[in-house]
Amino acid sequence: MDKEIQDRLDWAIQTCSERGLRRTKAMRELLKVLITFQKPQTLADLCESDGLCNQCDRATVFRLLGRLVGKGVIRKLGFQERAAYYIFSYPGEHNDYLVCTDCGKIETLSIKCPVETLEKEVMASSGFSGIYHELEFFGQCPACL
Amino acid sequence: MDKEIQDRLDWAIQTCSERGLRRTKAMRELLKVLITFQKPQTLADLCESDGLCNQCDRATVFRLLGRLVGKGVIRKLGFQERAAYYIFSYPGEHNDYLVCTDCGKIETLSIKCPVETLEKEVMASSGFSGIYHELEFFGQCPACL
DNA sequence: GTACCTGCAAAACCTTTGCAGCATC
DNA sequence: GATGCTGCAAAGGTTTTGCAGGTAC
Repeated sequence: MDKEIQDRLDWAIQTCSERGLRRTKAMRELLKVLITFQKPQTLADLCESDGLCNQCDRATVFRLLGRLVGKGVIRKLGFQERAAYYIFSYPGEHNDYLVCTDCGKIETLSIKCPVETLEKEVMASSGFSGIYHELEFFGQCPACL
Repeated sequence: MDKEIQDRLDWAIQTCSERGLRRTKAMRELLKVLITFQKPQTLADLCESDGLCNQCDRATVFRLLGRLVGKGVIRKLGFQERAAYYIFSYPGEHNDYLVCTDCGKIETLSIKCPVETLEKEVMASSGFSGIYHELEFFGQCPACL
């Protein structure tokens, strides 16, 4: 195994252990898969990966993911609710959002978004077309502290 | 009704009509709700709002949302798959992503993210704590053009 | 030995589709 | 009048939970 991956795996397992989780087979396998694929993965992706395929139950992986998020070793991307979010889109208008990771409340930010120039660079270098971006800030709102 | 909201509603309905959609009651009500709440809304939020409550079937709103997204009048936020995405989180490391809106493929970007300073400002002005951010670029990948 | 974790199974949710009837153009 | 929309109902997927047994500490 790649040395960097091994180092990260060691760190992750050590951290989880220190924070009260048990060193189980499922934990080692799941972390290894997550560290190896440096891309966002769905529960289904993870369960069907070579590392976990037929090794761990989906419910186990699901609960383990929740625990790992709680210990700060992995991160769950996007809005908290598993529902799709829609917003009115007026030409030339762009908004960024501030979302509470506890209660899910969403605020619209009125800031000057510094990503516009970056957007052009990404479009040029990636070959993607029709590019737009989304920027969200997450944290605990005052009411949830 | 607020003049700005009325203007936007007129623009949206006009645009939808020009692009081939029919002016239905559901369309007017849904757009009005979306324009009034300037925040991301879930299908459930929309169906339960005062404007739509018991007025339109959930399936109707769902299909209408899809049509409006197709006409560019509203936007669906986040990853395309309705599943949760997880990623390994190494201290001090941050990644941004480039996502294809057609096939859903996700690439990890290695760019200098210009949002760090903004993050501090948002933290200071909002009262939120433990703030982090996510930045995603969306577009059509070369294979989907 | 105790407390936590895992598997299997089932429930809970949200999204998505089929179909017949109705409204818009 | 033709085509697109709507409602009702049911299907598809993903996420969540209950419980009994197994495992890490």
